[in-house]
Amino acid sequence: MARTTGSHAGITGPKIRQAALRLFAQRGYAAVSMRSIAAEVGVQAGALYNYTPDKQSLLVDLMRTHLDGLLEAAVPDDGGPLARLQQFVAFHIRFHADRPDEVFIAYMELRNLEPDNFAEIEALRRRYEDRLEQILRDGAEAGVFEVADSKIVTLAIIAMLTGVNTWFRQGGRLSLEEVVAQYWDMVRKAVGA
Amino acid sequence: MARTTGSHAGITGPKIRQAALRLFAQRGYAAVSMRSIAAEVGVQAGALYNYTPDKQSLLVDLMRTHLDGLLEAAVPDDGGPLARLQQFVAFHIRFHADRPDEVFIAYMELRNLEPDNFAEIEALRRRYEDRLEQILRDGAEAGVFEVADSKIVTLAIIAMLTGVNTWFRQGGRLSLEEVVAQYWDMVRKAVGA
DNA sequence: TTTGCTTTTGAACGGATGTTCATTAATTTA
DNA sequence: TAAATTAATGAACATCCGTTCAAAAGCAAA
Repeated sequence: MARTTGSHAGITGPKIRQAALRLFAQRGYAAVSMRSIAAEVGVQAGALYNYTPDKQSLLVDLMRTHLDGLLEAAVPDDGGPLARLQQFVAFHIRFHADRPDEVFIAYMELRNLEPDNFAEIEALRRRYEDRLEQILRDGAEAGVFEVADSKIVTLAIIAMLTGVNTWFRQGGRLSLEEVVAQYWDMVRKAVGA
Repeated sequence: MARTTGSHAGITGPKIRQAALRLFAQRGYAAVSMRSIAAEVGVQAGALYNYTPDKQSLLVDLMRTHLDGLLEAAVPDDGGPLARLQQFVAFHIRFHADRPDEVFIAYMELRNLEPDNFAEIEALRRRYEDRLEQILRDGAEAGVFEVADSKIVTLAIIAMLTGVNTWFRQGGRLSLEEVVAQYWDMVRKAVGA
């Protein structure tokens, strides 16, 4: 038999990306075989190649989609530096908490990218970091923040915020909004505002 | 030929752990073959099994050694909460900056551990986190720190400090001691001291 | 120099890997 | 209903995987 009843092309593509996302995040890119992705979708391994040229492209697509979404989900960049920083912190925590698998992959699987792909993905991440750094610089210039080195503070804040994903679980001791409030408190103090 | 001139048992064991450390950190546990480790050491794959029962043990040993070293490299736990916090921050950054490969493995390869090994390694990490949390609690009790939730602040600080390893390079724009000073400034402010 | 121990080789094991492709079946178009 | 298109199968490919083990070679003690 080839091709089972009720199968549709428009469905298989997304299902493959979804399965790859889950498995890459859970076991790591190198530990996931094309056959295991296919099994999750309910299809033979060969069928995957109707939707992706190879395994690496599957990984790059997932990362690019995530980072594109991150950059597009624009925070309204208005108000004073303090308001903009608060919006950034809340947005970052909420956006990342909603997409733990994507975040995990985008951070952990960089070393599995071929050089060209790595450069592309890194550039996207850099654009995101630059937004926070701009807020910090504006705030320092306006005398609202005390930040000696905006690059360091940018990386420190992002590491801190992204770290939420390593422990936060919906339905745990704290609601997401409580977490947002606590982290905003720490960030606000850390930049001396 | 079997056994090449000038080879010593006392040397091969450490060389294997060193090669595994470098390769696991660079390519990830799942992407590293026993043959590639052996090649790095200059030996055939079979010889590795004189020094480790299997690949997984090699990974667990590296993690355990790292975390044991972290817990043993005791920071003098005296002085007031503020002094102890400062010591913790400086120690964490310096210790981790000196061992980027070990740190990378200990954080990134947890999912490749079998359940028993995972529990063991997690317990060690937890003991380290508890030390910071104790400092924060003591400081809050003494009225020196403003920390609403010591668990969250602990995780936030550790994520922030460990994040240094993702970008810091010796000989870069900033010396390690400048980095320590900047992070201490942020942490001190964040806990409201 | 011979004996015995330690260390390494190199081949072999069964199985898994990413990818290709002719074949076949389901669906869509005419 | 017939023809054309799309989507999936399943076998095959060369290669790599972790691990085992008898045989060989280096070394130390007698």
